[in-house]
Amino acid sequence: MTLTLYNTLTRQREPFVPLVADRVNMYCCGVTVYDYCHLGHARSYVVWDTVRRYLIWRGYQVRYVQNFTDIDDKILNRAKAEETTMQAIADRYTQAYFEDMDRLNILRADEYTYATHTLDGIKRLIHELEQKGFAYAAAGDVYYRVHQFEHYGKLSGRKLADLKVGASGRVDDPDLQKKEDPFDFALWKAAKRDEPAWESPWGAGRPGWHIECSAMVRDRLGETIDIHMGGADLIFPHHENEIAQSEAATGQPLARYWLHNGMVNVGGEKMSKSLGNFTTIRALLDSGLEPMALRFFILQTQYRKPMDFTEAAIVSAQKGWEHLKEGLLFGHEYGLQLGWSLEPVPVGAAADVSPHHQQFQAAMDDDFNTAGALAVLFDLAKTLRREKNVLVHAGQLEMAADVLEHTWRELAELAAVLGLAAQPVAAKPQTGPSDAAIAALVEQRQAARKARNFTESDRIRDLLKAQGITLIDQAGGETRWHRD
RNA sequence: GGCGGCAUAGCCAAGUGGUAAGGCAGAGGUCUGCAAAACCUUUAUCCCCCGGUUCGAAUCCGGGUGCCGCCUCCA
Repeated sequence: MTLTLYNTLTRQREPFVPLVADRVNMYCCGVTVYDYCHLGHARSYVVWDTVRRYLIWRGYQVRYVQNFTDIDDKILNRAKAEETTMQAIADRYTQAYFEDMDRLNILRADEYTYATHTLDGIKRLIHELEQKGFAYAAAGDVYYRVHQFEHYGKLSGRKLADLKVGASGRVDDPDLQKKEDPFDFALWKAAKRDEPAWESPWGAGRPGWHIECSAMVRDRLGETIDIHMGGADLIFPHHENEIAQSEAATGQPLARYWLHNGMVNVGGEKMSKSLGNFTTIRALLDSGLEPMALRFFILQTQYRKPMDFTEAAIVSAQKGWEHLKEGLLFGHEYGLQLGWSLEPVPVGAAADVSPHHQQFQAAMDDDFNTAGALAVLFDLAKTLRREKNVLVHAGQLEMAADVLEHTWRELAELAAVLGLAAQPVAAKPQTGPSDAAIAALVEQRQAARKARNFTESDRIRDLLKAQGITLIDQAGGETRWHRD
C-alpha cells in the first residue's frame, strides 16, 4: 500500500516519496508566543503530531522541527502594555505552549528553533538574496523584490496582477513609500526607539516574519525538506514568501510536499485572535473536558476540512472518547485476572497483518483519513466492551482470553498512533465516606431490598449518590459501587 | 473584484463509478423492585438544486444556489 497525500503545491493527491528512502524531514510553522494557544492551534498541532506518529509507525525515520516566533510586533506590544520585556513575554507563552501541548499528548519536536537564536542564519540569507538581486535595502529596511522571482504565487495559485492592495482594509501601510512594489515584503526592519534590535549590515533592526522560517529550515534540515506543514491561513503570504526566499537563494525546491490544515470555526467563522471568538486550550480543558476528548474531537474531521467548534460537538466527542477509553482500559482492569502480560510488545505497520491493521492503514494512507481510522478503533473497542459486559454479568469471558488480549493490544497500539492514550485511573484522593462506611450502608440497603422495603433502599441509594457514590445492582443480586 | 475550498440523517462525519463506514443523540429490547450504568437491536430508497454522460453516479461533466477561507497579523 502507498501513502498518498494532498499536496497544496500541486493541488492534487500524490504518492509520498521522500527525498531519501525511509527518512522524512518535516518542518512545521509554530506559534508567535504572545498569548495562550486556542483551539485553532490545538487542531494544527494535533494533526501534525498525528501525521508524525503515523509516519514513524509506517517505518520512517522522522525528523520533526518546529519554530517559535519570539520576535514580533505583537509580542512587543504586549511587553509594552505589561511594562516588561519581549523576552519575558516570549518565555511565558513558550512555557504555556509546552504545557498545553503536553496535555494533548503531542510529542515534543526533535528540535525547536527560535527566531532570536537564528539571527546569523537570517542575516546570511538576506545577504545572499541581496547579492542575487532579490532584495534591496531602503532606509534601514530590507525588502524582497517579488517581481524578481518568476515563480511567485505558485503555492497559493495567484498572480501578482491578481492581488489587490488592501483587499481586507489595510491601505495605510507607512512603509509603502520605501517599497519598489506594494507587494514586496520586509526581510529586515530598521530598529525603532525602545525596541530590541540586532546589529546588521543594514543597520540595527530585527528580522521580518517570513525570513525566519526560511533560515531555520535551511539551518536545521537543509535546502529541500520532505514535508512542510502549517495552517491553511499561512499559505499566503507566509508560505509563498518562504518559497520565494528559500528558492531564490538556493535554486532548490524548499519542500516536496506542502500540507495545510483547515481552520477551526465558531458559528461558521474562523476562530482567531482578531475576531475575539477564540477559546483557549487551557480554558476548555480546565472546564472539565478531557484532553483526549479534545484530541478525539479534532481527529473526527479530515485535517484539511474546516470544522465547527460547538458545545454539542464537544459533548458528543467527550462521550465518544469515553467509550473508546473503556476499551483501552480493559487490559488494565481485567488483564491481571485474565493472566495477560501487560508488557508492551513491538508495534508497527509491518508487525501485524490483521484486517484491523490493514483497514487502519488503508484509511491513514489515504491522506490521513483519521475519521476512517477511528471507525477501526471503535470496532475493536466494541468487542472489548461487550466482553466486559459478559464478564461482569456471567463472571467469565465468551471469547478466548488470548484472542481478546490481542484485540486489546491492537486497540492500544492503533490508538497510540493517533496519540490517544487512556491513563489508568489513579487512586483519587478519597473524600466523603470511607470504604467501610459505604460497605455498611450497602449492606443495610441489601437487607432493606430483601425485605422489599424499597423506600429505605432508595433512601440509602440517594444518600450515597448525594455524596458522589454510585451503586450498580448486578444481575446476581450483588451490588457494586464506585466514586463518581 | 481575484484565487482556493466545501455542501451526505436531529448533530458531527467517512465514502471519488457499482448500489450510503463510524460517533453522538433518539427508539425498542436484556438486566433491575424501580432506576442508573452496561450490553444487544434499530434509525438516510437516498447524498443542496437542475440538466447531461453511463448498464449503473453521492461519486464524472455543464449550469445554478448557499456557505467558508485567503488576497492584512493569523494554526
